Amino acid sequence: MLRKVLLIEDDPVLRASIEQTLLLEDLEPIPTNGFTQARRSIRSNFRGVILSDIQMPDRDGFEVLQFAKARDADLPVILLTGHSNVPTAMRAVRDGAYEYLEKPCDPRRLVDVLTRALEHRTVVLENRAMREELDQDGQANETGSLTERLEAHERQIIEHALSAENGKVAAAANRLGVPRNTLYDRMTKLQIVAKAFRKA
Amino acid sequence: MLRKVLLIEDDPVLRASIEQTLLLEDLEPIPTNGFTQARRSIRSNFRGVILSDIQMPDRDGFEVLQFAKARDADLPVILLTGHSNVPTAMRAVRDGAYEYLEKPCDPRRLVDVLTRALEHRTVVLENRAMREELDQDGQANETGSLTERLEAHERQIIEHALSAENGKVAAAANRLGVPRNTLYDRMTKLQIVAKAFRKA
DNA sequence: CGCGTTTATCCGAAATTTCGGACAAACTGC
DNA sequence: GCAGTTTGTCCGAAATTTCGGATAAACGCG
Repeated sequence: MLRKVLLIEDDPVLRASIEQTLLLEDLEPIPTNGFTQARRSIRSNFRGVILSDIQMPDRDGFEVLQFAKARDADLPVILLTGHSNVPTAMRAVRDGAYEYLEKPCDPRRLVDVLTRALEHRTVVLENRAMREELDQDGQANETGSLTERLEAHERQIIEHALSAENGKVAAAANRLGVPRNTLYDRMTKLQIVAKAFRKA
Repeated sequence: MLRKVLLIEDDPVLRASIEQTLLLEDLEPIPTNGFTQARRSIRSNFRGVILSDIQMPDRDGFEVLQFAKARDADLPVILLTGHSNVPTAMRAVRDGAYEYLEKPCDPRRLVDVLTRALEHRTVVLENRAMREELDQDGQANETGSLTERLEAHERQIIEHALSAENGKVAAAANRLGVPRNTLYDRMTKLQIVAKAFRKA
């Protein structure tokens, strides 16, 4: 489960307060004072969620939201506002905010929302990783001649064994249940170099 | 994206009202009048989320919540209550409710919450499906000797080609870019019978 | 039925792969 | 630094695979 919360809040006092709340709940806040400071962390593979104030000196929370959604539509952004305001809340929802909270808000409520957002972010990222893995296998599985496909698969297996054994050919051969010389023969044919699989 | 919402509400008027709200938002409500009626739909592979009233004659919303969480911890349950009540809300959160809403609630708010819950449910189920698929490949991919694994893969490829060509060996051989006789040789060695891949 | 096509097998020669043995070079650890 | 291990390469014989050709049986269809 992910734990990072990119916290964007210009008021140092409130920022420290929220940070404390999150730390107590075993989350990992990344405190920033505004859009500029937070910007570099907002990426499509950010392993966490965003918690941003709306009213801020440089850029407001909606710009954060817009920026984040452009980088990754599935990156949850939770917005905080000082005074409740119905049209503002509506705009937040319309723009894709994950949740909209009024300050001061119940810490339990805040943590609850953040937890759900983190959970969601976790499965979305897992999802992407798995999809990529599946796509790889799937694609490689349909094209080319029989021998080409088998060679590709053989290469995969051998390379996997090699990296699992830190590039030791004899150990990999043992793991794969073939004589060492045979593995060398196959590696020569497939143009695999053992050195490329050493960690150190 | 999933759209089903298992609606549990004993008051017929309110039930119909919520149903209308959901229909207007292109969701698929499944209206029920209580735990008993809803029970059979609550399964670990339910392709939707649950929206339940708390106060009800037979079993209350917390029993629904408990039952649902037992069947599937990742099945979102949204609870509705008539009169706001802090300890009740706390209990809902503690028991793993996805969200806690007070009646009467803003339809937009309701739809917003349901949409997020459905989104979450969607990725969780996708996740499971992919995990299963990966596990299958993964398991078969890690065990046995090199030659065994290659033979297994070769068998997969040949069988796939055969069924794609309705068990015609010559056509399959052509598709796989190998001479017909070679494919027969391989099939003999792998003990594959072409007849088994004819549709008719 | 009769004819063309496809399947399933067998043969055998050429090509490839397997794998034990051998050996110098590189690496390891004490 | 040096003894023991491991690597990377070469050899060569045995085993296996490839693949064209041939053929009988089975199939498909007008």
